Amino acid sequence: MAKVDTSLVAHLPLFAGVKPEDLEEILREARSARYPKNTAIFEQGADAQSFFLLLHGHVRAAKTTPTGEQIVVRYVAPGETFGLAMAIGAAHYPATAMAVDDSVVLIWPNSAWPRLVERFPSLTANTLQTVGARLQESHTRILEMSTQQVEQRVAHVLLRLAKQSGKKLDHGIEIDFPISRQDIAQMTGTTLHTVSRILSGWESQGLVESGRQRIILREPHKIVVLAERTADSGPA
Amino acid sequence: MAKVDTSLVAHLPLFAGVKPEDLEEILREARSARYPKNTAIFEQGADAQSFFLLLHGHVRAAKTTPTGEQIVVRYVAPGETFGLAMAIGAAHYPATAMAVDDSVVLIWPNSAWPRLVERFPSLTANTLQTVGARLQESHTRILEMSTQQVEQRVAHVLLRLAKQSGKKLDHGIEIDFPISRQDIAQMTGTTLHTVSRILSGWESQGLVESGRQRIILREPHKIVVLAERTADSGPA
DNA sequence: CCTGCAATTTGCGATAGCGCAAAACCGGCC
DNA sequence: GGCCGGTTTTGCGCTATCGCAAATTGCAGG
Repeated sequence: MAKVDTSLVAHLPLFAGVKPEDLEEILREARSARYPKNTAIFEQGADAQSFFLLLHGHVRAAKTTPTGEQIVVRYVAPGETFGLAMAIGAAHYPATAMAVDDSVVLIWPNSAWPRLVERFPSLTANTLQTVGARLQESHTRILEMSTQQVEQRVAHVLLRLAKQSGKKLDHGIEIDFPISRQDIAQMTGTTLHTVSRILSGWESQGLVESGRQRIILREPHKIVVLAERTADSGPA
Repeated sequence: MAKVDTSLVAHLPLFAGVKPEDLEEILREARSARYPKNTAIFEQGADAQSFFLLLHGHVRAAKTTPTGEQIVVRYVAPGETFGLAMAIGAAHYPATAMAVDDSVVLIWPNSAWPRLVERFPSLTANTLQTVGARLQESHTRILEMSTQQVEQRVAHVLLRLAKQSGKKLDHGIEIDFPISRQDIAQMTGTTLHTVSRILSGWESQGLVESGRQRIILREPHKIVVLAERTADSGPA
């Protein structure tokens, strides 16, 4: 197993308040693994046996209904944890995690969690903070779905993705992993058709440039305006 | 200040793993307060100075947009905590908490939290579990908003409220606190008009009986069927 | 008992967005 | 270099749901 340099992860929120020498002990309990693009890391409903920290790449967490519809819960960026079923007291993974790019993750067996939190209580506290932050994001998303129209929601999602995983270009910001119209639809509660129409419209106005699983925000500022525009406050 | 009997709260999830003699110490740091119906406990955006445990009554947590629209984040039932901004690392309350019935709460100053969690690590762990559970509920709600029509969503919400705070009647289940059509609309992402139409329809079929801020599920089982019905699987 | 207000009901257009279908497109793989 | 499959685009009718307006109801307080 490849050894992970503590300096690469020491600054992560998860390890805030953990002494460097202790960090090594924590990492010793983990193994690392590589998941090629488009492979599943775990499936919704499966026994939760491990929890994960993403080192490189991008992971999509998605939830499926009994009838097969999906929503994207979130995209995991490097440095973030996922699959924390154990910590929050769930026996099964509530979503499916899929690498959308070649990805490298650290994997701890759930059995290590009780021992780790006993020795390093700040792990629980840090996890509580990140789960709390995710809860707030969820509430924001619900608020948006309840009060905004599709175009605004798409604008918000793209801006959020750009902030989280945007690559700065000479002129604009590119979302740094493959993402389809369908994915965006599943993040905004609409259909890929509607997303496609919206992006086409924006493209013809020069706001974005996009192609197959690829989106560049060319005029982020104008998209912010769109995102904040109220339903009725449109142009003359 | 009234003294709170430890036996009343010892069984709550928050205190799982806390020894009865320690519980007394925890409770000593809290004060209790009574909020009459329709009074605010804290306001969205205010400095988070305390966290709360509901003893009696019911509390509505709601989030407001800059433009004034609201959504109901959740209804707090007795025994549940709320206003945990501090624990999840927020400086301000992300929502407004309002007593919808005469309510009694325990209040801890945020300043007590660090000391308490240090002495009783299971408090953090327990809180992480409940926050995690709420996160999952949020995701379920997002999934429903994305994939179901309004009628199904209303059905799900009523069933959830009935399970959480339902009073069993001879024939049916009554939701045990005042709740308006508007409130239900704000939980399902629709308008009070649409909720009213749906409930009227159900009432004429004998599924529910309802009035001013009052709802009784007369045929819970049939409502379950409605909740699970797919958009296209309607009657002939 | 009466009055006033908030909650609820209901009717009636208007429409955002869906759903279906078909075509065009793009990239990777052989 | 050409083929194949997944992705994207776009047209078109449809409808669930909204938004507005007006009538109605029921509770609470005086």
